[in-house]
Amino acid sequence: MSDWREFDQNPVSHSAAHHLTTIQWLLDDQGYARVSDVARHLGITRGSVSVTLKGLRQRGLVVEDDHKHLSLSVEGLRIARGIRTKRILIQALFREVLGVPDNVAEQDACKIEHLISDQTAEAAGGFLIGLEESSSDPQLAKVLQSLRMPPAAPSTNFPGVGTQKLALRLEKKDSHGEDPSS
Amino acid sequence: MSDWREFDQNPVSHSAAHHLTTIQWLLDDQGYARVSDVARHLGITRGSVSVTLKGLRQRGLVVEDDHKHLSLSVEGLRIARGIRTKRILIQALFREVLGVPDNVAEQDACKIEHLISDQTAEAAGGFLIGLEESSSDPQLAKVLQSLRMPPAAPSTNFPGVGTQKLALRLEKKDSHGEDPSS
DNA sequence: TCAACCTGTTTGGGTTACCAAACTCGTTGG
DNA sequence: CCAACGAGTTTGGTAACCCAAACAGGTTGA
Repeated sequence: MSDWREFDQNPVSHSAAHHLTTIQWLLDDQGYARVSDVARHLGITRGSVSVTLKGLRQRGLVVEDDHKHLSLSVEGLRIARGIRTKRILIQALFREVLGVPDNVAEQDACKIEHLISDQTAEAAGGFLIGLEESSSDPQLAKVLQSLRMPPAAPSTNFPGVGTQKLALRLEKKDSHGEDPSS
Repeated sequence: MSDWREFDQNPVSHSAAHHLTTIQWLLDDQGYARVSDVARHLGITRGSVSVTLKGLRQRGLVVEDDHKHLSLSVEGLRIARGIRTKRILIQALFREVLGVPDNVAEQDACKIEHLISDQTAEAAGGFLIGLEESSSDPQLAKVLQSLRMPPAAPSTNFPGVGTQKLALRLEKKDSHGEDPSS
């Protein structure tokens, strides 16, 4: 089993992920990105952004031109695009497949975007592509619809009875007394 | 859009989540749980566990009996079970539905177990239950199989061409110039 | 011109969560 | 009997984060 502390040994932290994706978003949106813009966008102080970006500059992920305008290095852009793509895929997976309301899917995706492995994200992408390709199949649509969360059940307590039973079944199947410390 | 810092404003932190689930696991496994057991299990020092558990005791999540044996309060147990259930459900979702290898699914599930909303976890549970119930349907099985990640493609770069294209499509559909700061 | 304003940086503080190391305490084997 | 050991705690250090506040520079409008 894997070390549970892999949690915070990711390429970039949650904070760094948002700094990077924000810079890119600002560039796309308004053509430039400065410390103040990033701070406003993230809802934190300029001082915090200044310090964080100093680190990201030293790590070669963020570049600052002679006019204090920020942009991403090739590596920074690669990371930002990866995280952004993961967020979009996870959000779509939760929304399209599980039937979770979009705003909830978005919140969840935002929290986990930088933690999901490439492999799982790619698998989610593949699944969604397949879904899209066979969206014309009424049989599939019907089946999937029946699996999705009923839109009128957002407030049920977690875990519901059926869900809890399923989890217990899965746990037994899966665990032969091993260590869940992962 | 939601505040991106909801990240660390969860009922319990990643660390606390693991302390709680570890205590319960030790109780189930060996009938008791002490600070040293938790420390060994998590791979951190006794001092760290001692300090963390002091906080969890003050928050009323962990109880210590007169023999320094740890257990969870009702609330602590509720939280621990919730997190454990979420991990199992997410792991199963990634494994059964997306076709991700079990160890990868486990790692990912471990990282995000304490971040996923109740609603999404419940939806995952509902989806898996539906899947289980219709597992006898050969048509469904075939369709799902076709959507799953090919087992022989674990090492492709992320994001793959198709995945990236999908993400771009999703992004456009979804965003009408809004703010991805979630 | 120069005060007001915006920008970016630095500094001191607070939180969480880890470590190493020193310390206490109870049990236990020679 | 007591040295040695394991268990638990405390303490000082580190590293990310965040904040507020003070500062330094550049623009700009009156």
